[in-house]
Amino acid sequence: MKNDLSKAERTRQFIIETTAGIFNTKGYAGTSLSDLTEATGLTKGSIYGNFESKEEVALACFDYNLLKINRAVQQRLDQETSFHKKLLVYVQIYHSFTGSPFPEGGCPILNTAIDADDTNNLLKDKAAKAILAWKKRLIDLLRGGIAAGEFKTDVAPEQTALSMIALIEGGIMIAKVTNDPTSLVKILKTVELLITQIKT
Amino acid sequence: MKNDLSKAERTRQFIIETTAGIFNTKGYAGTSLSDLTEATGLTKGSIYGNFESKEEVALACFDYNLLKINRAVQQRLDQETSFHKKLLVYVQIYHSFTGSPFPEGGCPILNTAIDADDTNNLLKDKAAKAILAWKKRLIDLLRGGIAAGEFKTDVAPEQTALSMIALIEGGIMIAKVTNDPTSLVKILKTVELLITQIKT
DNA sequence: CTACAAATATACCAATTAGTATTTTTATTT
DNA sequence: AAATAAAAATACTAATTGGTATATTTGTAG
Repeated sequence: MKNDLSKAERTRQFIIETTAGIFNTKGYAGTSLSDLTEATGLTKGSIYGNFESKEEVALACFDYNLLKINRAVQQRLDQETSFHKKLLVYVQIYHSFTGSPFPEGGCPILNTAIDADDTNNLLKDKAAKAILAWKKRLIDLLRGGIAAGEFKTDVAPEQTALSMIALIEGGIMIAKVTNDPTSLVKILKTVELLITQIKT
Repeated sequence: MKNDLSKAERTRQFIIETTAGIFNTKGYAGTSLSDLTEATGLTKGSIYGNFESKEEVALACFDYNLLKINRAVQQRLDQETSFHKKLLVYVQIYHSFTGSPFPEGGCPILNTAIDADDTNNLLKDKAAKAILAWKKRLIDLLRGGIAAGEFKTDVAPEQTALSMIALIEGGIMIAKVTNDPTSLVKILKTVELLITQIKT
């Protein structure tokens, strides 16, 4: 049963995996240590043996949630060759925000951004960096597409990238709070429109 | 010093006005009774004499926050005559989400939607109703504009309305978490584009 | 101005919070 | 298998949580 990871590293990972959805659902303030002990079956002693504080668990959980999504996106991006189709990957991935690769509670970037923006600076920073990295990836695809002659030269990459993110995240918020997934589908149609409009 | 409102009604209003920003900033779980007593200078006895529970205060605060925004929007809408310009009012109002008519913490619909969607059903319902009412107002304007010949007949009112809301709320989220108001400005340009594109 | 009611404050409650020091159990190495 | 190191459980803080019963103050009507 030898594993590469030490017992502590495995427990640490186990805690992250089993509580990532709780933080994403209930928020940082709304998640208590007893939520963590209940979900993991571990005691406070064990959790504090592997993490310095509740905050450190929350930060690790965000990283974990984000990584899962980014990996799924990257994998889908690698399958597409044209810049146009690569952009459409985002429409497809976010078509459903429940289930893999999303944790319980929906998009962790959105949840953390709202949950932490006036409360926890470390979490806020992580959410901000995730948004900026996403924006950068989109801008690179847009610039690539322009350079490749796929997209018009008068495209405003930053505005387009930001608008895509806003539509997707706003759409998730609307669909979730109104309990109506078709709202998101309609909003993603607008993202598609945006992408189609810039084609040469 | 006779006032139309009874002492209790005035105190109730005072509590709502002075704590509406706190709930909007820290969220429902993140706001404690001591936050309320500190901010108001009142004691728990006084607060619980005017409200049944912390939840009731939070619900009243949401109503208060929403009403202020809706009143400001309505006032601006009444000043415009064309459907096109009425739609643009939303772009103008949300150009800055800090300061009047917005409470501390930004847009209460967005904050409550994310904060409460897995935690507090009454708050979630209020946020959902706010979104749906907003959507309806936009759809009515779009349909009105189509009927008046201002907008093309092939416009999809629901998709357009939902996309406008998603862009605005997503834009607020991005601008706030990345601490960059220009992001919202760029995203609102896309809202303008959407509105311009449907003109006849 | 007095009496009464309404509003607010005080003093408390049990439960829960994040966190820690210590002991016990479990892995790992020799 | 024994010794040791690492991990986890136990038992405990002190502070804070939302909420309440009771006392006191304040407003108001006669």
